[in-house]
Formats: sequence, structure tokens, C-alpha cells
Amino acid sequence: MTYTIGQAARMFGLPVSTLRYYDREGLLPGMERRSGARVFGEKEIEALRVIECLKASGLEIREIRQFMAWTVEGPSTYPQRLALFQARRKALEEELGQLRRMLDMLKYKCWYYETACADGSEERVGAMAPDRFPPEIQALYDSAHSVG
Amino acid sequence: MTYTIGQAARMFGLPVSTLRYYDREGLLPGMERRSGARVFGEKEIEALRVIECLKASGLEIREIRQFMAWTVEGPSTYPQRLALFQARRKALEEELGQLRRMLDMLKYKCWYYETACADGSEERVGAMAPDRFPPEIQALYDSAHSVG
DNA sequence: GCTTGACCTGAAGTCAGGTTCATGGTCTAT
DNA sequence: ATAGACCATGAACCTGACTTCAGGTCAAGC
Repeated sequence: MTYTIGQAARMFGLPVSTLRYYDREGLLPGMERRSGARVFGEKEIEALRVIECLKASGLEIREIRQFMAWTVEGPSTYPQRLALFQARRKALEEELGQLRRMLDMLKYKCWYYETACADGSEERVGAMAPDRFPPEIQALYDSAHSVG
Repeated sequence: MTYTIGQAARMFGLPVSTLRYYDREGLLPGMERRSGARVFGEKEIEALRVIECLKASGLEIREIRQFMAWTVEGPSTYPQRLALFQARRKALEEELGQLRRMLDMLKYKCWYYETACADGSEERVGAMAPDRFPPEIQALYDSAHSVG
């Protein structure tokens, strides 16, 4: 199965211009063309999935280009590619930990403003010591206000 | 307890220039000064924690400024603030779901390249049908290759 | 009273990651 | 054979979020 750039763009929820930009930047090496038009095959679709997750892990375009260059270079670069995925996995796991703490903060703030709305004032909830919060809220508060 | 801009910057792992930029952009309204120098009190530290998590949820600086304007405006904006936190909570939960799928892809790729390294070639692992993967890898693969 | 280090300002500069524009080619259906 | 919906290009442009710079203030320690 192959796709046009428009179909691939819809599959990934990206503008066509972004896919062309990725190609220009060397993120889709060796793509086939039919009368000038790019042909997205299974290889390119998998490349887009990889781009998606490498980007999500915080990698920059130029580093993704480096990875794609390694895939072109062949088996001698397996160790680099493995090391890259291991490093990005670690980075993303740490990022997820941070984001869970951010989410706890948002949940705490939801409770805070629900309470303030109900009271018509922040006075009571703002003056309340954290150890008087409901237990599940206290856990959110602690997570959101813990060190680093 | 109060802090200088340098101390606050260290607390949040941010450059001093970023805190000044936030102040300039209206993200730290009504901050006290002592002979010209900004004084970061509990209010500002909590504001920085809120900025941190609103940013993490995908909010732009100008939208965070809007929120800070609401906190200055008083109790009449509790409903807007609550709605904002609820919306950002939802957005971040969805983002976390996406990132977990990205992490599954990274884990799958780690396994893929571990196997390729061990084999000295991608041939075997690349030709293997997903239903022949080890069960835990199959779960990662399915998660990473499921519809958006 | 002078040096040092940390603070201040407004204006300009930087960078990544796209996006837009002007112009033109190619297919498919009517 | 013409319209409409795709596709293409290079170059210029844009945006958000900082960062840097030049020049100045202030408090503390020697």
C-alpha cells in the first residue's frame, strides 16, 4: 500500500507543508517519486512514526536527520541507533514523570477553584493548612509541591 | 521567606533572563521591589509553579498572562480560572496518553535494535510477523502502531 | 572609598520549526 | 479540451520564547 503526501498528512494529522519540510530536511531519505510526486510507502510511514516519537522525546530535527542517515548507512550503525533509542526512552520516561507532577498540580488547582467557587471566596481554602486537605488532594498537593 | 531572582531561578532550574522575561510579559503581576530588585515571595513562587504546569499543558505565554490577569481581577473570575484548569487538565491527560504510546514505540525500537545487534542484521527481526514477537513486545508494537 | 557580584533596563538578536507565496506540472472526470 | 483537485519548487516570511548586549545601580566586604 502506498499513499500520496496528502493521505500521509491526514494519517498523521500534519499539514502537507510539514511533510515536505521533513523531506527537505532529510528525514525521509530515498523516497520514491512518480511523475514528480512523492510516494509514501510502508518505509516512509514507519519513518513518520519514528519521527513522531523521537520528536515527542525531545529530539531536534537535525538529530532525527542524523538517525535517518544512520539507517541509510547500514548495519554498522545498529549500536548508535540502539543507544539513541535507549537514551530517548530514558528521557521520555523522565519527562513523563515531570508531566505527571504537573498534572497533579492541575488537579489540585481544579479542587482549589471548585472549593473557591463553592465558597464564593478563596479565603477558606487559601488559609487551610495542607494537612487539613482531603487525603487525595493532599497527595496531589504534595506531589506538585515536592522538590524538583 | 523571600528570594532574589537568582535564587528563584536556581529553584526552578531557569535562567535569570527567563524570569525577567516572564515578569516583562505580565506573568508575575504586582511583584514587590527592594531598591529596584525584584523580591520573590511565596506568591511569586507559587505563580512560577503554576506557570510551569500551564506551560507543560501546552498553554502559551499570552494565555498564562490572561490567567494572571484573572487572579488580579478577583473572585468574579473564579469560574474562568476553574474552567481553564479543567481544560488544561484534560489536555495534559490526553497528551500523557499520546506520550505513553510514543514511549511504547521507543521501547519496541529498543527491542528491535537489541535483536538486530545480537543478530548482526535486521533481516530476521525485520521479516518477523508481529504475532511472532514476544508477548510483551507485541503489546508495545500494537500500542505504537494502533490508530492515532 | 573601591572592588566585586548580583541586581536593573530597553532594544536588538537568535533559533527552531514550520508556513506562505508565486508559479507551474499532472490526472481524472465531464 | 477544460475544470478541479491534486502534486511540485525555491525563497521569503512568520511566530513564540527566549537570550544577549550595552550601559548603569546598589550593598557588602576589605
